Amino acid sequence: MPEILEAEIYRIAVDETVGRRIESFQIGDAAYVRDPGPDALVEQFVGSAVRATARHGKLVIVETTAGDIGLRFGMTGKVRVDGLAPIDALEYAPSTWNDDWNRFAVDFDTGSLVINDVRRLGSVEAEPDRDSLGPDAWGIGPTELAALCGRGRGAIKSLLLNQKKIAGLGNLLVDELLWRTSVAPHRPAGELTAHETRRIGEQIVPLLDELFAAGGSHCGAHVPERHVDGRCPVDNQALVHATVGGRSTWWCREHQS
DNA sequence: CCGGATGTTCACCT
DNA sequence: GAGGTGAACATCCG
Repeated sequence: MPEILEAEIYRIAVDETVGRRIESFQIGDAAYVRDPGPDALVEQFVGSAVRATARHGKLVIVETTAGDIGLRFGMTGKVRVDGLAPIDALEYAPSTWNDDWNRFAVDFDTGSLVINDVRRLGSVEAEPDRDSLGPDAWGIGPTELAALCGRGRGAIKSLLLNQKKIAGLGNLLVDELLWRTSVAPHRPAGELTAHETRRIGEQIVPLLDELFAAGGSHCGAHVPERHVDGRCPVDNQALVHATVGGRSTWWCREHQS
């Protein structure tokens, strides 16, 4: 479940490689290098140097002297830089690191970067298009959110998860956000009151700041209750479970409406 | 042993 | 175009 917070933790780890030169790639899974393919990637980037790192939503970008390399981690992607993993345990992924799942690696003049991904839902892409993503969630406020909601008839949860609208929020963060702001996930985005929209918009950045400091997307208050017989930490009512926006969703019928 | 659950992205349908 | 559905992925659990 790397969501925006885990992507940022990964980016900080990858930032250690700034200034290094790319000597070779170890491509354990050719399909993982989605866009140009392995050969073109080698052609473009071997010999280049890392200039900086960036992040847009869940996309981590390695900016080199030969262009950008985009890293996406799907839900079970982990990273190691120089053999060290910034996050050992990932929700919904095995806690062990099995080298069979090393999909992609970069060998630098000193050190290495390895992506390990059991389910292969992540990918590597040259020159990823940041413009196809919405604005980064870590800068969204009430004004931006209100504009996005518009008269949309889709569920507010779907909108918040839509990376083309807002980049970075994943299933756990969205459930936590709606739980905190007392809005039921299936409510049509365009039918929220101005007050509700503002409440959600105002809470996105504080939520991200808080959970980043706490350690990640799984550190929300209601996340541990996402199971049968789970109870709302606020009023102790049984949480409701259903599919909303195609995703497993847990909410409190008592205080989210 | 099999079906379901798990989160993200993308292709495809209405 | 907006919105919804399901496939792909691999593993674990009941």
